[in-house]
Amino acid sequence: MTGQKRRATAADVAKLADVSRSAVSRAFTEGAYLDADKKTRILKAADELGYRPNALAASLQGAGSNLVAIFVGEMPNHYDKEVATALINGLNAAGKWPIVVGGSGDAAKAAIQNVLRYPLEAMILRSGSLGADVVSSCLKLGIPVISSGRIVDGPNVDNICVRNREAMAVMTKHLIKQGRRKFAYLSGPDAFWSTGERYSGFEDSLKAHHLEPVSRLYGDYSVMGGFNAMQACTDLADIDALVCANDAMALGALMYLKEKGTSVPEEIAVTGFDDISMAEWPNMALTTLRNPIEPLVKGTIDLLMAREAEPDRAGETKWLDAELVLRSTH
Amino acid sequence: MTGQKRRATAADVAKLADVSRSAVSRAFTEGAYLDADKKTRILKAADELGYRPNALAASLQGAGSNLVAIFVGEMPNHYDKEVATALINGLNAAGKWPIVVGGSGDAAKAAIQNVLRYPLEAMILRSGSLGADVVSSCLKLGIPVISSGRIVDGPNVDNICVRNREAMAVMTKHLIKQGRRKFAYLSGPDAFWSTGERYSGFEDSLKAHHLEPVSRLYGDYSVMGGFNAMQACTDLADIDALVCANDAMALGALMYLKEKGTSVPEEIAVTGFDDISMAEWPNMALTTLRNPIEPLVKGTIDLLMAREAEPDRAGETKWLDAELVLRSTH
DNA sequence: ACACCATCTGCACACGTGTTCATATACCGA
DNA sequence: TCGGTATATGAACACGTGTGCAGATGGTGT
Repeated sequence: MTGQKRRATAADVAKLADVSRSAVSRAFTEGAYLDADKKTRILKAADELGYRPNALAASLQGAGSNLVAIFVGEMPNHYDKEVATALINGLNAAGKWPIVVGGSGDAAKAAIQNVLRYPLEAMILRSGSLGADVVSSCLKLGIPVISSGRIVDGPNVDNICVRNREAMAVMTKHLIKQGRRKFAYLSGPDAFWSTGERYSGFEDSLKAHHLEPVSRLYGDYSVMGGFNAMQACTDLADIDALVCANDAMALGALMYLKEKGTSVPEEIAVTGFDDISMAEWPNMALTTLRNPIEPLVKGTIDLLMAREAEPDRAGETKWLDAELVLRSTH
Repeated sequence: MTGQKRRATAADVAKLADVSRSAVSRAFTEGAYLDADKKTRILKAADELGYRPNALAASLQGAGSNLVAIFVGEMPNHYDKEVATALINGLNAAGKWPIVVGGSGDAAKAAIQNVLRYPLEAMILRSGSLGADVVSSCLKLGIPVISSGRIVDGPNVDNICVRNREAMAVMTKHLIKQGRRKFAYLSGPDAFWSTGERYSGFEDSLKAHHLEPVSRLYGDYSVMGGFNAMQACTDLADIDALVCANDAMALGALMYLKEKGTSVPEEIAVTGFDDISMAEWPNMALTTLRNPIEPLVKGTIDLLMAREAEPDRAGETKWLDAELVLRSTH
C-alpha cells in the first residue's frame, strides 16, 4: 500500500526541516548565505527523503542543463564503438551527460529531431551520413554542433578530425621505402567522407614516387567485407602490398590470405587504419595507423568547453595526427 | 553581430503567428481543439523560428520525460559494447532517450548520483560491480530499476538475465557426448556475479556424469587474459576440452593453442560464451553459446513499458535461453 | 424560437527550481 | 550611540509548458 512514489521536492524538505523553501535551495547552492546549523538540518532531512534538486526545473531557471547529445550512427565497426565508449566516459568525467542516439536514415533524422526538444548544450556528430539539415536545425535552436571525424561547414560549427591524407601518405612511403612497388588499395564505400581522403593520400603518395596503384578494391569497412573483397580479387599474384582503408577490412584480408596460404608479410604486406584492439592480437599483429582516441576525446571536450565559455566564437577545426604502428604485417 | 542565439519559445511563435500562446501549445498537442487554418499558420511560424516545445518544461508540467539512464560500467568486452549499442537503438526506436553513464568505482557512483537529478523514467543497470545503495537511491526517488545480466533483489526491481547455469550444462553435456572426458575450465574473476553461475553449471554437469574437472584456470574475461592463462597452464597435455566463461578468453586461448601448434579441435576442444561478432570470423569459427542480444533488448524494453503502465507491479524476472552455436572448435 | 451540443479560444494556474529584493539581525569600529 | 558591513531570511518572480475552466460561437434537432 505504498502507492505511487512521488519524487520529493524542495517544499517537502522545507516542511520536514521546518524552514523556508528558499533555504532548501540555498543549502544546495555553493556559497549562498545560510546558517550552518540550519544547513545541516536541511541536508539531513533531504537525505531522509532521498531528495535531490530536479535538474530539469533548475535548467529551466537558468542553470546549465549539462545535457549533450551524441549521434553515433550505426556503429558497425569496432572503432566506432571504442570511440563512443571513450567519449561517453570523457563527457561523464567533465560533468556532461550524453543522450546517445544511433541508427541511420529517416529514423535517425526523426530521432534527432526528437532529442532536439531537450535543451542541449551541444550536439556531437559521429557519423558521415548525416545531412546539413540536422546542422541547420541545431543552429536554429542555438545548439552548438561539434563534428567528429568529418569536416562539416557551417557558421560556428567546430570540427575535430584526423589527418587522413597525411597518415596514408606516411604509410605508403614507409612501404615504398621498404621496397614494395606493386600496390593494391582496399577502399571503403564512396558514401563516406573519409574514403576519398584516405585514398587520395595513398594515390598521391604513389604518384610522387612515379608509381601507379595496381588496383583499387572495394569493401564496406567490415571484416567480412575485407575477406570477401580479397576472395574476389583476381590479380593477387601481381601485388606485394595491400593498403586497407581501415583495420577491420585489413583483418578480414589477413584472414583470407592466411587461409589461402599466402605468407604475410613476405609475399604481401597488409596494413590497416585505426588501431582497434584486435589489431594487436597475437595472431594478427597488424601494422597500422593509430587513429588516436584519447586526443580525439580530449579535443572534443576542449571544443565543448571553449564554446560554452564563448558561444559566439568562430568555428574551430582541430587536426589530429595518426601514428604509424609497426607490427608484423609489413 | 548575431549575438547569443536564444531558443524560440511558444510565446515567440504566438506573437509571430498572431495567436495566443495556448494555441501554439495546442498546435503541438494531438487531438486538441484547434482551427485548421490557425494550426497551419502556427506550424509555419514555428518552422520559421525553428521552434519546438522544450521537453524539460513539458515534463515539469506532467508529460513524461522520456529520459532513461543506462549504466554500462567499463565495457571492457566486445559483448558489453554490442549490448549497449543494441540497447541504445532499441530505446531510440521506442521513443526513449538514454543518458549513458560509464566507469567504475567511486567515480561511477558519483556520476549516477548526478544523473539522478534528472527526472528519469528508469535506471537500467548493465554491470555487476554496482552496490545496493544505487538501487535504494533510485527507489527513494521513485525511479524504477531494471537490472540486466545480474539478479538484483529489491522491491519492484525488474530483472532480465540469461540462464547461465543451464547454458553451461548444455555445452558441457554436448562435449561429454562427443567423447571428451578431461575438462579444464577458464573462469572469470570471482567478483562478477555470472562467474559462479557459469562455473557451477559446468561443474554440476560434470558431476552428473561422474566426472571431475582437471583444473580451473582464471582470466579477466579479456582476450589477452585468456591467452596468458593458457600460457601459464602447466597441465595442457592432460586436457581434451577447454570450456571458457566467455568468448573473449576463448579466442585468446585459441590463439595461444594455434601459436603453440596444438590442433583444435582434434587435441583440445575450445568453447566460449556470448557469441560476439569475432567468434564467427573465418579463422576463429568458435563453438559457443549465444547470449542473445535481440531478446535481451526486447525484454528490457518490455519490462520498461510494463512498469510505466503499472508502476506498482511486483518486480518481474525474465529468463533468456542461450543457444548452442556449433562451429569448428569442438 | 429554444435548447443542446460540438467546436473553438484565451485566461490562469501549476510544475520545481534559482535568485533578486527588501528586510532583519549581529558584529565591529569610531 | 551611531553608521557601516557582513550575514541571514522569506516572499516573490521568472523560466516554458500543458491543461482546466469558463465563456463564446455556430450548427442542429425539436
